Amino acid sequence: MRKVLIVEDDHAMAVALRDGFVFEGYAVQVARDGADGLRLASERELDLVILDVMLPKMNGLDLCRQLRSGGKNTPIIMLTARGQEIDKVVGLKSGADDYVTKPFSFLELMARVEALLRRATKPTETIDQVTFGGVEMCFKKFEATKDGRTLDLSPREFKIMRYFVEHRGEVVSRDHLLDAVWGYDYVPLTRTVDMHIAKLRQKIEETPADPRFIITVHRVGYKFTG
Amino acid sequence: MRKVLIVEDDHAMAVALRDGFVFEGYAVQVARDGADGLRLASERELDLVILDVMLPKMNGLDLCRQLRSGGKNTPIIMLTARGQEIDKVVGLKSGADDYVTKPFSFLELMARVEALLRRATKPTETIDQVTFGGVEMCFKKFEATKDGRTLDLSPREFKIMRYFVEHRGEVVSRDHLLDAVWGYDYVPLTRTVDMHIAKLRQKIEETPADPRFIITVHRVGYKFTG
DNA sequence: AGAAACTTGTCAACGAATTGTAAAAGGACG
DNA sequence: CGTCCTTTTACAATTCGTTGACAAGTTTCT
Repeated sequence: MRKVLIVEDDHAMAVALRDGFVFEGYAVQVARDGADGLRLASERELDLVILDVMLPKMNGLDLCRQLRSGGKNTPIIMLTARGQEIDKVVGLKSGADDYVTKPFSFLELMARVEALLRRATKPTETIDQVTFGGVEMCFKKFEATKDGRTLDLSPREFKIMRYFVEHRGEVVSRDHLLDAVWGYDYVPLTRTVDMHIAKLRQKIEETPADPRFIITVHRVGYKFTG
Repeated sequence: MRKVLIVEDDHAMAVALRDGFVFEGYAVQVARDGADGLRLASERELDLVILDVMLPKMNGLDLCRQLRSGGKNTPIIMLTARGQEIDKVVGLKSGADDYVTKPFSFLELMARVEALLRRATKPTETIDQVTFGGVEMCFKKFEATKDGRTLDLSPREFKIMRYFVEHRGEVVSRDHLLDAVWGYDYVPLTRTVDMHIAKLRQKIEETPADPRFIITVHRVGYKFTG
């Protein structure tokens, strides 16, 4: 049975969510403020956290960050109010995996939840090609294009991208990347990773300084959002 | 109904795998040591073998090799423990088709299985002749011409070209080529491959120094673009 | 709020690993 | 024994990865 933690101070909303998830067969726990939420999320092994952005004691973004920098990888969906000037990128930068804008239907939320859990549980698949933005990549042929023009990626860049693509949405630490892309034997500095990320952004992002696909999660790592 | 043989001495693991495969609709048979595994795998027509590397009486790698040299082509997935210093190349060189590192989720294994069976069912097409640029080649007759004039290709060069043609567009590593063209037993240096590539380019390319058909992919291998 | 401490972005340059190529050494086979 | 094919060796040429330094951006502390 899947365990979900709901962090929400608005009582009516909390109850509605709880009932919904219980009905769907989840084991539910509710926290009323950010501090409580962080404590519970750190202590238990959860399958999912639903997180309101506006919370007493600690807001959702900070909670997210703290959890991530504590090494927790639990899938997180953030709830934001419309007009609450939190854009997607800010949410993602804090380490959340997806977000839903109030008001929303429970079905809508559930759809996101299912999608997220499917992604998170799915075994590592090998992916041979992807498309995102105007970029197309084929890892078998080591070919890539952006808006039709050829992209010149180095082998290491291909490997990094492949890892990202195969872990879409997850926050990947530099150490993880080093293990996966470079291997366990020889390891350069973690700064080398940053370097490659910068180069990749130059090549695949529209505005490398404000990236849309390769997001930095401060103190934790990077995350690819295809 | 697909027939799978599981060769695994750890009882708990064997049972888990058996149940999983039965649930997925496979006909399952279990062997507890390498010798038994080899006997069963040689006797029957199987669709798949799941093979632990560490086994009593005969380890997985040797079993693999024996089976292959006995002419059996059954798809094999090897199970290795992390840190068991078996790298991919060694595993694959012994004749396994894929390998999964413990611990793994059953879903993960299943994904590999599906992928492998998909691949194995659709055999690499054998191509007997090609035309590209002004070059014509017939692999059956071991004959080739360029712009009408006879091209003098050695047997090894024919084999390499054939492999390229049958994997048109894909990047093939030197190790891949060595396995495919030279075979698993005797293997020369990877530099030997470069040598042959250079010679091939001299013969088939218009400007060997700036090749159009056999492209170098730095740090990865070569790729043929017909 | 402001400053200090830390993390990340970016640039250019060095150096090590990879590849191209020619030529010598090794082997099979008549 | 000589020829043809393959493998090895050696060296030049190139590419790519890594690094260190500094700028810019975050977080934390006062």
